[in-house]
Amino acid sequence: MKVYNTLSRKKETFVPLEEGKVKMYVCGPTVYNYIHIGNARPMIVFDTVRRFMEYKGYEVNFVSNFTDVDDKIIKKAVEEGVSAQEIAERYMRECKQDMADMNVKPATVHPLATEEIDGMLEMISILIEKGYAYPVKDGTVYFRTRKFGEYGKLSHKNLDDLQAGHRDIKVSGEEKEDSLDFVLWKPKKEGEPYWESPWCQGRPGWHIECSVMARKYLGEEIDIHAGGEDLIFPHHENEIAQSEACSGKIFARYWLHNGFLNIDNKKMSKSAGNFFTVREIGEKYNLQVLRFFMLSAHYRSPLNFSEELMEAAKNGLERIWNAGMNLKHLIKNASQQHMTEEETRIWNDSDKFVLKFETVMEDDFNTADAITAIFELVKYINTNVTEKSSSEFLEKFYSRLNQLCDILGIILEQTEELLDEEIENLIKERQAARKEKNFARADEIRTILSEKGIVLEDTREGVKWKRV
RNA sequence: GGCGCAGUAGCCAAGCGGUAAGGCAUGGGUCUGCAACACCCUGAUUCACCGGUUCAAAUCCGGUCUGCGCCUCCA
Repeated sequence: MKVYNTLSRKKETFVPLEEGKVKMYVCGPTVYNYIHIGNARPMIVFDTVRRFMEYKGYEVNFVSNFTDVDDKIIKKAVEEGVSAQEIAERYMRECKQDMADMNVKPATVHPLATEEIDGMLEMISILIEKGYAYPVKDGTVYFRTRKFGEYGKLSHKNLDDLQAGHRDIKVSGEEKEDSLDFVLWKPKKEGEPYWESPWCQGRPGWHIECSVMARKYLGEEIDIHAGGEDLIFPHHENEIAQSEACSGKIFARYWLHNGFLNIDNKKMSKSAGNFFTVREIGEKYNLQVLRFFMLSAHYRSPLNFSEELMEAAKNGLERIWNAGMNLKHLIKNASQQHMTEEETRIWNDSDKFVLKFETVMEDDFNTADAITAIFELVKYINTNVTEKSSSEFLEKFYSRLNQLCDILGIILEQTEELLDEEIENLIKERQAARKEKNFARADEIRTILSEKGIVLEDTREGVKWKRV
């Protein structure tokens, strides 16, 4: 398996630290509002990476945090006149709901920054002992960036260039030894949540959280660390500095970063205000469509979001769903049980689609090509399956399609919602009307059902219906 | 200014040295009472532009243009 590593800027063969196991950390959101669809991209993309690795037989320990203490959370709490904790808990709950709706699996562990303060205090103390950090008069603790010789290895930045860039920026906290030093611990302001520490009552800086949580739940050395590309600098660079200064070991072997989701070809962000929340999109579309849309491009490419693109994604997804529904329908009515020789030949021939799927996914998770393999399987199924097919043949194809979709987190299995008795009766009445060639009434009923979100399809094998 | 990424049919998007996948949309057909679904046919002599390397380039090298990102909280 090959993965593109931001550290080397090359695709590398993936070799886990421990055979058969993957230790993976993905930076999670700061919970001060509903997540937007930009936040959703790493969730969907790295959930897919995880699913594929599990499919390949790896045991994946997947850790993703929630940052539940932060300036923005506090600001929101002040605005609403409630506690920061209440804000964080609320949006964490909503975020988990959105993740479930996008079929993103819960992480093995979802640590919260506020529950890991002890570990942060410990790591900061070690860094101070080792000379990598220092407290100043007001109790702020800074990381001594220049002391960590490899600083810049992830973002490929030159310290002196960074320094030059900083000159124009008026930095507060002037007690820093060097403008590149970043905060590990900062003093509380009036009314803010705080924790006791040897330096002052205060709270942790953002970067230390992830270093501590990754170490606690995965160990000092992990396989994969992932997140949005904007986290490369300074967040991930700082994590590396903290973790490696502390442990003396390589923190993460592979660094994966997803490209941005844009709107009108511009970066979407909460601070810029040009964003859609996952919740908003969910009101208009099944979030499976969002997931499918995001996987239709390579994860490292920028992806532009628009209504037309969502419509196209919806149409494409429906093609896959239709193939699944058709198989289900045929299975119900199949008369033959076992595969014929010809069917066996056709079945064996379809191995090539699975092979293609695996091959492209093993090459840095090319989900766009993986979707192509699924489309090819769909066409193959549609052209080789008939009402005469055996149930064994149909079921094998169904489970094969289902398996590939599942790796991408696409749900093929439609939940069989029971029709209201009223609707069932309408379908029966329409069938009777059609028999009598009373098409006006038949169409009228179809319209009524359509308004209730039920779409009918008349096939040779009977009436199929689906909710839209 | 420093560091990067990208420019492939109407749209989306793979391919990254061996002669342009796939999807959406469009048009024509088969099926159907009509629809819908599905299937068949319909698409780039060409991959932003200009040079170069090579038997061979969308793919490598150099340059130009255009768009975008990071360098500051941000997925």
